[in-house]
Amino acid sequence: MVVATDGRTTVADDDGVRHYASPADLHTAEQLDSVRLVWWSARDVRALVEVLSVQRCWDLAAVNRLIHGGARDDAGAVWAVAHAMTVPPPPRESPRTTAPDLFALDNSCAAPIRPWEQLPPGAGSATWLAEPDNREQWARAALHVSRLQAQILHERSPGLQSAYSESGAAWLCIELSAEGLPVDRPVLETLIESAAGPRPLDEADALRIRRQRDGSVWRHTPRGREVDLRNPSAVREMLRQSGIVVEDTRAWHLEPYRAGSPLVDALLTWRKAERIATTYGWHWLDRFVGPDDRLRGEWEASDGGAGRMTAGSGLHSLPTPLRPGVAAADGHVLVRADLGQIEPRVLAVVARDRALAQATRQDDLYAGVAAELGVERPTAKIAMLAAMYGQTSGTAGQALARLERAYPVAMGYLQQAALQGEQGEDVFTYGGRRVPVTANPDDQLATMRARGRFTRNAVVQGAAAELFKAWALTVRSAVRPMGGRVVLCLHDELLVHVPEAHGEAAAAAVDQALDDAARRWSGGAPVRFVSDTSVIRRWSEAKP
DNA sequence: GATTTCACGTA
DNA sequence: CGTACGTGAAATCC
Repeated sequence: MVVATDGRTTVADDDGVRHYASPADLHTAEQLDSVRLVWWSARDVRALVEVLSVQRCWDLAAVNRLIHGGARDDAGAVWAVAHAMTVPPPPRESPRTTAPDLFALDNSCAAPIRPWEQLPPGAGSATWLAEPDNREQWARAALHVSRLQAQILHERSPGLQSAYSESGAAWLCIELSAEGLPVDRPVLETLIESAAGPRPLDEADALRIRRQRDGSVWRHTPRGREVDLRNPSAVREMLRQSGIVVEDTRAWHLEPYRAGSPLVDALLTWRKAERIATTYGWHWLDRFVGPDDRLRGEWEASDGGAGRMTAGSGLHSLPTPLRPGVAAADGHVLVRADLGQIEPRVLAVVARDRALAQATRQDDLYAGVAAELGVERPTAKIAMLAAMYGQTSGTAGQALARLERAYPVAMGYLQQAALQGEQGEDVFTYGGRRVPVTANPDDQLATMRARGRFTRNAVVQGAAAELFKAWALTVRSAVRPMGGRVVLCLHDELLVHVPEAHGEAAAAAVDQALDDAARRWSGGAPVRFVSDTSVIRRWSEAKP
C-alpha cells in the first residue's frame, strides 16, 4: 500500500513502512509496473502524470460510474454503491485545500480495513487525510471497495474487462489534459482573424469590430435597422417584416430561404463568423492554448449518458475551418485514424447478428447492406441510422421494413432496448455499463417514446465508446516506446503525436491495436472493424 | 447570481 | 417529432 499526501510519500505494505521525499523517489524505489494501482479517482493523483507511466490501474470513481450509471462518483456514492446501500445526497462542492495524492497497490496489503458501517464524516477530505492514521485507512478502504466492485462486476458480463478499460480511460484523460493538443499558433491566429477580425486592442476596439461584423447583416435589414442579431425573437421579428415567417430562427429552418434572400444569407454567414468569434476566438486562444502551443482542456472518461468521453475547451467541437491550425510540432507527425461505420459494426457484435456480421466483412458496410436489402446505398445508410437512432419520420420507412427482415436479430436487440427505455427500465451496454433512465408514472407517451429513442441509441453508442476506449488504450501502450502520445480522442477518431521517424510504425501500430482491441472486446466475434489511418502534418489534411 | 432557452459546433 | 455532448449570449427566475 502506498500513501502519498502533501508532498510526503509514505509506503506501507506487509514489509513495513517507508518514507520518500517525493513521488519521483517513490517511483524509482518501488516496483509499480507489476501491480494494478488503485485510487479513488484519477483526479486525486494527477500529479503522478509527471513521474509515472501507469500500466494498469483501478479507478473507483470510473468503475462506480460503470456499475451504477450516471455521473455520481464522489466517495460517498462510491462507498454506498459498493456496499449496496442507498446513495446519499450529493455533497456540497467543498473545494479541497490540497489535492490528496493517495493510492493503494492491489497485491501487497491484504489486511482488512477498520469496519466502517458508513463513511466517516469528512472522509477523504484534505483535512481528514492530514491525520496519518486516516491516510492509511483511506488507502485500505480503496482496496476494500475495489474488491467489492469486482464482486459486483463478476456477476455481469463480461467480467472485469470494462472496469480495466474504464479505469485506463480515466487515467488517459489525465494524460490528455496534461499533454494537450499541438497547434500551429500563427495558422490558428490567421484563421481566427479571417472569421472574427483582428485581435482587438481594447474594449472599444472589440466593440467596433463587433459592430462591423453586425453591419454585414444590417446592410440587408428593412430600412437598415440595427437589429440585435443575438436576440432570437428580435431576429424572428426582423425576418417577419421581410416576409419570412418561421417557428424559430435555427439555421436548418432558414436554409431554404437562403437562395432567395440576401438578408437570410447574410444572417447565416454572420452566425458562422459569430460562432468562431465568441466561442473559438481570441479569448478562447488566450484561455486554452498555452505558451508551449498546446490546446488543453478537461477530459471526462464517461459522460452521464451512454459513457462516451467528453472534453472541454472546445476540443470536441472544433469547427472544421480551424482544423488546419492543429498541427504536429517540429520533428513530429500526427497519425490520424478514424473508425469506419463503427456503430453498425458494434451493433453486429452486441446483438450477435450473424447476417450483419457478414456485412461487416466489407470495407464499405453500407454497400453490403444495400445489396442485401435491394436498395440504393444512401437509402440503406439512412435506414440503418434510423434504426439505431429511433427515427420514425422521413423516407426510411420502406427500407426499415426490409431491414427488419434482413437483420431480425440486430433489429430485435434495438427494439428490446427501446422497449425497456419506454417502460422506464435501465438498460445495460454490452460492456456492462448501467444506463439509468428517469421515469414518472404520469409520463406522457411522447416522453416515453423519447426515452425509448435514448436507450435504443445508448446501447449502440455506449458499446461503441467501450470499443473505442479499448482501442485508444491499446494504441497508447503501443506507441509509447516510440515516444508517441495520444493527443485527441473524438468518439471514433484518434490523433497520435509521434516523432516523424516513427510515423509509419505508429500508423501500423494503430491498425494492429484495432485488431487486437476488437478481438478482445468482442470475444472473437466474426465482426470486422476498419480504420482509415494516415500520417499527416495537419489535422485538416485529406485522407489518402 | 443562478438557471433556462436558443443556437450551433462536433461525433 | 433521430442520439449524445460543450459553449456562449440573452432571457428568465429567484
